[in-house]
Amino acid sequence: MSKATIYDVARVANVSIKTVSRVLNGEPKASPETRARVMEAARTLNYTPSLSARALSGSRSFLIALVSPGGVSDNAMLYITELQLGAIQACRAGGYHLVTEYVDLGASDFSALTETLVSTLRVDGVILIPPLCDNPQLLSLLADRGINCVRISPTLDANGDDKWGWGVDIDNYQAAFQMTRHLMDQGHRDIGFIQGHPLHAAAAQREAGYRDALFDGGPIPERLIQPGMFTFDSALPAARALLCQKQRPTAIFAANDSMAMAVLSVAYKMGIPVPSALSVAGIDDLPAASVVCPPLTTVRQPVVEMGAAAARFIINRTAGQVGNYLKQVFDHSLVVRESTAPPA
Amino acid sequence: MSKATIYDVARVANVSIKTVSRVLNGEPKASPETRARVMEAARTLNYTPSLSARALSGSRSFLIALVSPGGVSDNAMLYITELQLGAIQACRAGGYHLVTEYVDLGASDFSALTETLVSTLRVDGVILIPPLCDNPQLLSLLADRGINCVRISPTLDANGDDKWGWGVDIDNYQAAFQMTRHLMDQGHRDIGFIQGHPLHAAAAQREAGYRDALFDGGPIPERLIQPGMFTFDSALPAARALLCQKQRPTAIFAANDSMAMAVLSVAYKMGIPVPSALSVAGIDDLPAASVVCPPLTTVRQPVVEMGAAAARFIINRTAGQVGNYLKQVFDHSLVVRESTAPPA
DNA sequence: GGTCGCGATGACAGCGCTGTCCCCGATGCC
DNA sequence: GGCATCGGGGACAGCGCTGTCATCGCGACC
Repeated sequence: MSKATIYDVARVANVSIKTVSRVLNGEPKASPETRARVMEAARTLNYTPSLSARALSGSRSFLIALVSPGGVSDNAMLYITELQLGAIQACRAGGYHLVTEYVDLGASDFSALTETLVSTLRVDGVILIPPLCDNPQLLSLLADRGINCVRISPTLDANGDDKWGWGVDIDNYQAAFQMTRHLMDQGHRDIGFIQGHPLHAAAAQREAGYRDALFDGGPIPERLIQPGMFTFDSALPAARALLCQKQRPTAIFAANDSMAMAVLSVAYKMGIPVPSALSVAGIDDLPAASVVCPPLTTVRQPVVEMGAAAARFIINRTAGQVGNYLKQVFDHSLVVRESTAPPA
Repeated sequence: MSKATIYDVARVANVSIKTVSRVLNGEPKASPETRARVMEAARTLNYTPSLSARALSGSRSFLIALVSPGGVSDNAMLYITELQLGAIQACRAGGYHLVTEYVDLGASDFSALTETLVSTLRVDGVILIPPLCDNPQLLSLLADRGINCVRISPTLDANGDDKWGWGVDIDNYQAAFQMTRHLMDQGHRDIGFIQGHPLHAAAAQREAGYRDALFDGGPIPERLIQPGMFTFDSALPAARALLCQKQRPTAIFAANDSMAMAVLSVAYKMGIPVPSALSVAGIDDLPAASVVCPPLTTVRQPVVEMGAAAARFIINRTAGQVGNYLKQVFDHSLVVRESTAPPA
């Protein structure tokens, strides 16, 4: 049992190795009895097919690559872990395996990465995490080699198409809209907003949701809107700008949790109590969101499920299902914690 | 250039494929000129060897598995991301690749995992993250199959040996000792302690460091020491117990950051200002540690470097270097932030 | 001068699977 | 009855490498 091969299974089941292969791959041509015999033999022998052999002779490698951006030391990127968890689960269910690679955004050695993915690993697909999933250079290299790409929270082109692959996301517009309305329902009218990274599609969508909820298309007091980059540090000045105004907003909605935490931090330093004098909200539901003081009201994304869907897409696609190129939108949910309350 | 094989390289360099193989693997027998010719050919062809083929015919798979515990939704486990980053870097440098797997601790399907690792993937080594790295069942399954294991922050046996593989860690005793002394240097004498998970070796070592620093082996007021499990939630009651005492400690040192954040949270709810009325310290320097209010004084572990060392160990070992079985201890550093200050 | 030793290289046989092609017997249909 | 069809299953050739062993010069050594 140290290392059973397909030959062993074939011998025990008294069939040819090709038949074993067929049964194990769920190919049609095999009678139920033969199938049962083979399965039984495989089970008693504790047989597990060799990935390398399968990859070498077949057209699938049973490998999916998860490519994360390197050099991103921000807290926010930690949702990679959850994404990965979901992807691993889906891989396991499909007999696949997840290999993680990463690229330094600075040293854009994309062609080496691509070569590795295509020639060395021969992966069946790639899951791209922002901001990698919006890098046209990488995307086109991958597309040239005919690799299935799944983009997490991707930027789509003008008409909403995703010509680079398939994507998973939440409805960022709705998420922001609902959060803003939540704040308004509590009685807030003076709601500040901290923007996300200008190149990230989600940032614009979230801002649009905020604007539409609060102003319903009407004119906007721009003093309420401050720039940010999705990182904690980038939101510090924005929070200060908002909180030092003579007419201070009663609530601040940051385009993500990292920045909302920055608001919390600035308010703390300025001696502004949250939520009694200031409500704070974010989006993402980072692990840290429930742990800061006070716990952050935010929007949860089903990140694990999104990771799983990404992997499943690749698996199904490689197995023959030729899904169309589009995007799957997942449900989000408002998580109301203690950082928001009606204004005094 | 869509997919150059070793045959192409051999043809261009005008040598046999075996020679190409030798050069690319850095084997000794090849003249400098031949070597140069082959390298040149490989470069112009953009050749990358096929992992599957190498694994199938050779004895190495160039794959390292990182096995994380599933079902661990705690914040603290996020340092997996950093560990992984380091491991990936080391893998890349050595031509290896990292595949991530995970196990549910509940459904201990360790034999299936092992079978996958050994037969399907044929990995050259496995990196185990706590608490997996202390699971004797998994450890012995892996050992039976002769797999190289590297354990992160492992529990060693009585005489300090690691019979299950190699390990990387920091000096937990010293880390806790130094942190306690830091608090004492600030004038604290009444320092509470929240223990870590009783089955985790690091927990005991940290407690010992604390005890020795504070009491120097003398008798200990047990009211100062409260149980915890390394998780945020587990530390909530401990923090309350500590802070509700009539003679409240002026500082609380939690055995890790997640629990220190719980202390912060309880203090916040009780209206105890940190650090003016209470100093709080932890260990780990989680990404969130610098972002909570106030930023947490803690001990940083070189996690990325530890992950890299783990991967390197496996790579070197597979390449023939037969290092002994022991543990590599990394330097930690005190990170003093705003959660600690002299008592009022 | 013969031959041993050694560095440099090639021939060749797989590794454990999958893809392709082929065979065999049982039906179905005219 | 003759022939196309179809389900079930085997033979065989690789996939792209590495291990093993053989080969070939060419100085060294007796």
